[in-house]
Amino acid sequence: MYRIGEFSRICRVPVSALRYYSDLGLLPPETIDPDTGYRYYAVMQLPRLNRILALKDLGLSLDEIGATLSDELSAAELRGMLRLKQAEIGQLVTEEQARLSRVENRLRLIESERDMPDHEVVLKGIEAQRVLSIREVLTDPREVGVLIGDGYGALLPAGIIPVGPCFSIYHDQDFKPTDLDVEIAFPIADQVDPVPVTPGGRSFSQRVVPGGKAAVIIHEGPYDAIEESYAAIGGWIADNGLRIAGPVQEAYLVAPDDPGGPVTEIRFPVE
Amino acid sequence: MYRIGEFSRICRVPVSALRYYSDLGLLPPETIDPDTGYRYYAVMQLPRLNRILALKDLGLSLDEIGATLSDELSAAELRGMLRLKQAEIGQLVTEEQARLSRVENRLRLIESERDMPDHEVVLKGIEAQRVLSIREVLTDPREVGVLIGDGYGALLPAGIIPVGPCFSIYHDQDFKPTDLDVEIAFPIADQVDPVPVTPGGRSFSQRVVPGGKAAVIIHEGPYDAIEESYAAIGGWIADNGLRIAGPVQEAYLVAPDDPGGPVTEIRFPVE
DNA sequence: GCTTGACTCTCAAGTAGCTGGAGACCCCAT
DNA sequence: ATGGGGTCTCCAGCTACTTGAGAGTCAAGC
Repeated sequence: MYRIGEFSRICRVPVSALRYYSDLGLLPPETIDPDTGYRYYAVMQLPRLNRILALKDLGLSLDEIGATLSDELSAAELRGMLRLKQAEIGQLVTEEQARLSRVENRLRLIESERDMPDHEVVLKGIEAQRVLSIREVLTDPREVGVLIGDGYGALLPAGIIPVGPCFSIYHDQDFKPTDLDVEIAFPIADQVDPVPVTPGGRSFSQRVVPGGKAAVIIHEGPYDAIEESYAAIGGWIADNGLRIAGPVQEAYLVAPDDPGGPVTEIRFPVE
Repeated sequence: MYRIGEFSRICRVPVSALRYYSDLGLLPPETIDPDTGYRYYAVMQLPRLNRILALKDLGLSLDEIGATLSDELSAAELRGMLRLKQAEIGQLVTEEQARLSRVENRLRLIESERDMPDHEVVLKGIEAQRVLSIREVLTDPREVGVLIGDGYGALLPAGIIPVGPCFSIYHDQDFKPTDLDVEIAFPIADQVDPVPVTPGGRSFSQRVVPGGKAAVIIHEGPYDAIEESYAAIGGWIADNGLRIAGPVQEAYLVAPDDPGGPVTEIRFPVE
């Protein structure tokens, strides 16, 4: 019978951890002196402790280990949990590898430019959004503003209030300065029936823009400088080994007639 | 100016997190209504928020991010921190990959044996230990017991009390049933001078057994069944892609004359 | 029997980055 | 005035422990 300190030296587990396991009932000491409260451990508790450590190493929580050890958990359930852990760890590994390459890219950036970039690219999860949208092929990108105005001109009088800033979706596979296939989308909360028609005579279609992961960047200022932000986000996506998984979106967070100038969020769905 | 809920929808960061950042001073709202306490955010705070998210993604803590954003941290310091993170994440990745393969091995084990192994192999960190030891080539492994008795017979009368269970180190490269080069080591707290001589006429040498990582298993019961434990630990080491990095140790946790039989810990230094 | 030093006990708080809930207050539309 | 949804503050909880305070225990030496 060993006191906790000796036992700790034998099993190389900190005293505090042994006390913690004892309190949780995971590894109760062989005896506890009822007068002094001293915990006494026997060498034969090492196999149980090692089982705890091994299961912990496999990624089980102490709760799960407790259930396993007290046979509340069948071998089949354990197997299922391990499968789950396997998937989790696999995902963790790929995520951490991606993070590692982001750190490496950032280090390269710092060393080459010795400065932080103006605006950051970040990866975000985007939920699917129900929208009312107008899709049209435009000869000039500046017509987007007209479309937006036309859209709001139909929705607001009809009592339909978008639940977020409107955004455009550029359906062309590659960038074109003319004849762009663009969709202007207004997020709405619930299905609308019937769909309105704009003052300009355009009709809305109603659909759900799918969610997923997207690389986003905030572009501040006039649209004629937007290519810089596109270059930044495009470089970031390439550097981080991601693949563009859908048409770009531009969300118009602040309108161009605002005194501070427009603010736009560029979103590239990626995977 | 947006209230916290709208801003949360725009930046896709939970309200609770925004409030947390606000409390930490990382991203104070543009204004706070002094009467109601309502937080009001401006779109132009998105770049700062995105910088926070980007740095967080690189593995910096919120404290470090705060220092970076308020320019208490130079670019050089930031670079140093990122280098550190790079190393940390790299190590994390290799560790998680190792853990993943341990989970996979365990799954294979469960599927083949449909049962838990009797005793677990675990990986532990071992500190270096100062020992007094006797090294000898034995014709029969059973002489180990004699050596141990001889060792204690010298130490205890000399007032030297080992600070842990004694253990043997098998210096032979490969297993031999005879002519084993074995060292019996008694852990001690402080340097001893002069080194004693055993009743059997053997002399101790004093040295430090190096620490490091080791795969360990508890073997319970008589020594003639110890090959099973060796097989288990050997298989585990091979399965987990580790390499044996030093001579095996056997720690005698409970002596063979104990009514419950002996308990031995087998330790393979690995890397 | 006393002292000393090492050890042990319990209980509470701290860690990181939030999340969730309770109870109160606010805003806006009817 | 009312109702429903949003917001506020504060507090607890999450994981697996670690650290520390303050008090009690053990064994050896005098």
